[in-house]
Amino acid sequence: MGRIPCCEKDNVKRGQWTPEEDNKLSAYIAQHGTRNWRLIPKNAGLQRCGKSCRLRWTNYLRPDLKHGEFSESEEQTIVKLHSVVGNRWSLIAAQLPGRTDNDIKNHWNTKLKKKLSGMGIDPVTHKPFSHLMAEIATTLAPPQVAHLTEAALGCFKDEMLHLLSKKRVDFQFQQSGISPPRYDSLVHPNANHPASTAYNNISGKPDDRIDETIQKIKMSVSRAMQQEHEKPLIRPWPMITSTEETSDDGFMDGFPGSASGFQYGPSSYGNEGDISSPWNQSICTGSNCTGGDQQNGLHDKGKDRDVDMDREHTDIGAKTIGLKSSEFGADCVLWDLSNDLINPIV
DNA sequence: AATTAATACAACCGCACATCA
DNA sequence: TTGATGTGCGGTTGTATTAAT
Repeated sequence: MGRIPCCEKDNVKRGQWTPEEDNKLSAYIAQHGTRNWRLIPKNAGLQRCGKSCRLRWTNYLRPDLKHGEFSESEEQTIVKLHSVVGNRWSLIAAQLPGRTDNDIKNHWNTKLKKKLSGMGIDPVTHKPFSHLMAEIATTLAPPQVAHLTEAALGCFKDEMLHLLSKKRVDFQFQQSGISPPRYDSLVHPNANHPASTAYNNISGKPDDRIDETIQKIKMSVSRAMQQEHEKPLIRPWPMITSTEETSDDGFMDGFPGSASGFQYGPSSYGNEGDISSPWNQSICTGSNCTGGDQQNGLHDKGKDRDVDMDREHTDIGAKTIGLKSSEFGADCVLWDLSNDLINPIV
């Protein structure tokens, strides 16, 4: 059985709305309001599905909508709320007057997700990629870890390739003090062969370097796992920071986003200090969020800032994302990233 | 200048829930 | 209580525009 369709699909127009259609719909709604969307297209003289009319009105024609660029404060609001409620766009939209859920969803998918990834932060969990890797390494049994790590590294490799294609990055040259090659020569080592890219070149320097870095990551993860297994299983959920300067107020000053007004740090997100369950921190939605301020929909961003500042690891010339906790017994450097790699894509 | 790839935005789809007779 | 209908919502797809080659 199932419900009857909202309209005769064959007799309705689809696709982009014309200005004439917009005018008809706006004029009709101005006069009669928005009751009974099924009747509106018929009465307004539109060959459209009622649902399509409703969407056009709510997402575009409504007079109280903003249509311009998102401001930085709006972006911050979106990211903060997303870290709390996840993909519940209507909830987020409710906090941003003049913006629709569709607007916000599109903006998130096209801009903000990439912005966060470019900062080395997982847009789903709002945690540094390093943190997720540490969780994988310390939560599961080795066979599971191996598979998950492989999968995660595959994703991370894609991210690195993406970043490499956007920016000049050179791991080896950085260390040896030789200036890195230009981006275009990196991507197109042989100018006579435009199809030749970092992804398929045979001399393959960039590709090799990526693989080498991937290998380093694998080694570090397995080292972390090994150290973890030598000790009784305690779940430390160590705080991982970007090395540079977690400042007194808890923000990671080193995160480039803070300079651009796009602040992203432990204190601005979730309960970073709540170490009881990493998944409560990671996937913090309205339904499973355990944050103290869940009732009003937001966490207390100010508390739990006094994380162990000792859990830092500094490396020369590159930003080191690592962890140092008494439970691990040693510094576990998960990986080294050049500063470029965790900078936002400009 | 032509072609291709990437991006941004609008619109659609299907499911779930709310409302009402 | 139940079924029909309306609406809200999130995910996905389509398309126009822009950038890169």
